[in-house]
Amino acid sequence: MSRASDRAFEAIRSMILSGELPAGAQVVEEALAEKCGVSRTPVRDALRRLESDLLVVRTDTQRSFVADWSLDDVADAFELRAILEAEAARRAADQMTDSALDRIRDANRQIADAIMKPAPDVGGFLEGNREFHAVILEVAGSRRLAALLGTLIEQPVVWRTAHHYSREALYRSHSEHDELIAAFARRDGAWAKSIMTSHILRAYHAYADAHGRTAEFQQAAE
Amino acid sequence: MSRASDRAFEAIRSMILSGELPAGAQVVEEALAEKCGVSRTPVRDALRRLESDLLVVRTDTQRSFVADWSLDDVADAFELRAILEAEAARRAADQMTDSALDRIRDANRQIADAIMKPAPDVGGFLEGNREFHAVILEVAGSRRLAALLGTLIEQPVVWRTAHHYSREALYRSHSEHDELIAAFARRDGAWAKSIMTSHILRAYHAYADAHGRTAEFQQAAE
DNA sequence: AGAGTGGATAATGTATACAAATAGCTCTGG
DNA sequence: CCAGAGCTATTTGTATACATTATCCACTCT
Repeated sequence: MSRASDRAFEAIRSMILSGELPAGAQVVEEALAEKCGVSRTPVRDALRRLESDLLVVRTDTQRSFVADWSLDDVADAFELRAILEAEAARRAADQMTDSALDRIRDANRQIADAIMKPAPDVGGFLEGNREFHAVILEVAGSRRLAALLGTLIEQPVVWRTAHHYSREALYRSHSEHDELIAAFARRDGAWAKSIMTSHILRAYHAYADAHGRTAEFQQAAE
Repeated sequence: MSRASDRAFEAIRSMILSGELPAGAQVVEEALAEKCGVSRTPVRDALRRLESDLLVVRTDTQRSFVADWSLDDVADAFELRAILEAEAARRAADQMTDSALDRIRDANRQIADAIMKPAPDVGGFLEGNREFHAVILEVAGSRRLAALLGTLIEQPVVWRTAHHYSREALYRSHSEHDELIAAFARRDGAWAKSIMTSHILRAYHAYADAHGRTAEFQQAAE
């Protein structure tokens, strides 16, 4: 898909992520088309993709709504992500190459740099983090696993999580990456898998601590 | 998506499954549209879905081809399926209800009936098997897990496998289902998970035994 | 007054025409 | 005979108009 379709996808996605399209709101093809400056055709395309990412849900009668992410949903996504990323880490450890290991180290160095700035550079952290996990997935070498994980990561939640991390939490994440690197260097799949599981689940609890009470509070307020 | 789009999806899918569209063949929207008796619009829709199921792959320049399933690919799909179905079984065991348990038992009874006929009723077996796993997934209660598994099951390979099962292999599958039922009846998630893992991996090896040599042979012949 | 029906309204599904991009071929120059 | 440039034909992307389907509201009939 080229220009218009991709633009629509990104635009709608960011509207959802930013909250401009709130959870539960109906998404209407024509309205989005106008807002994105394209016709309905690419918008339909984009909606299908967003739907397969579960950012948008459709009723049995084909109307689309912004998915609402309850805390349970988020927990579910993190749990599944933990399972699949752990599998990716296990496979990656078994097939790790020296050059890939270097790239992983570089990514974690970038993360360290981002953290150590006077004001932590969250954008740099996220980019390094993305690269770190991407290389692992690449070394794992399964299109299918990559496709499955694609629908679980970069969700609204994940996107927002890091912005609420304290410097300490960012640093803990970096340390866990270092442990992963050690496991990869030794080609120890079981170790890598275990660390990755912990890494993702810890990230979930960091999210839950920051957002869980908020979510409960919001529910109670309704 | 309604009639035309679904029809196109099913039609193209079955062309791929049946081999009418061989692995590696280019799929052209207009040709399919004509063959399905619909316009390109619903065909495009269908291709997107098939692509997300990895039955169709696209080049960087947006042309689509029938994915080719090497034995490694198949092994990969089965492995991932084993991981996710095992997770589903674990969750289902923890939340099992008596009525769902009855439905699972019914499904396995249907399987038994299909096997015991003079000539094994493969269609009945497949239907019972589908229902068996569907109820488990339903009880597991995760849209997301269901979505992930949706792209892994009912692949060409899975579809064809049962047709090569001996009566003995069919019976073994049925027995494993009985063990799963026992684990569900005791709400033992760890047990259910373990059985399910074995169940799927055994199915893979049954497939590999039947098709692996063939695939090797075909490669050698080329 | 309440339930059900009918029609108006709004949203999605489909077809078709046209635009853009790509691949494959031919023809030329070395 | 090979390499490369340019053209043609094929294929996909986008826009738009129309068809179909669902929702909502008002109105009627009991």
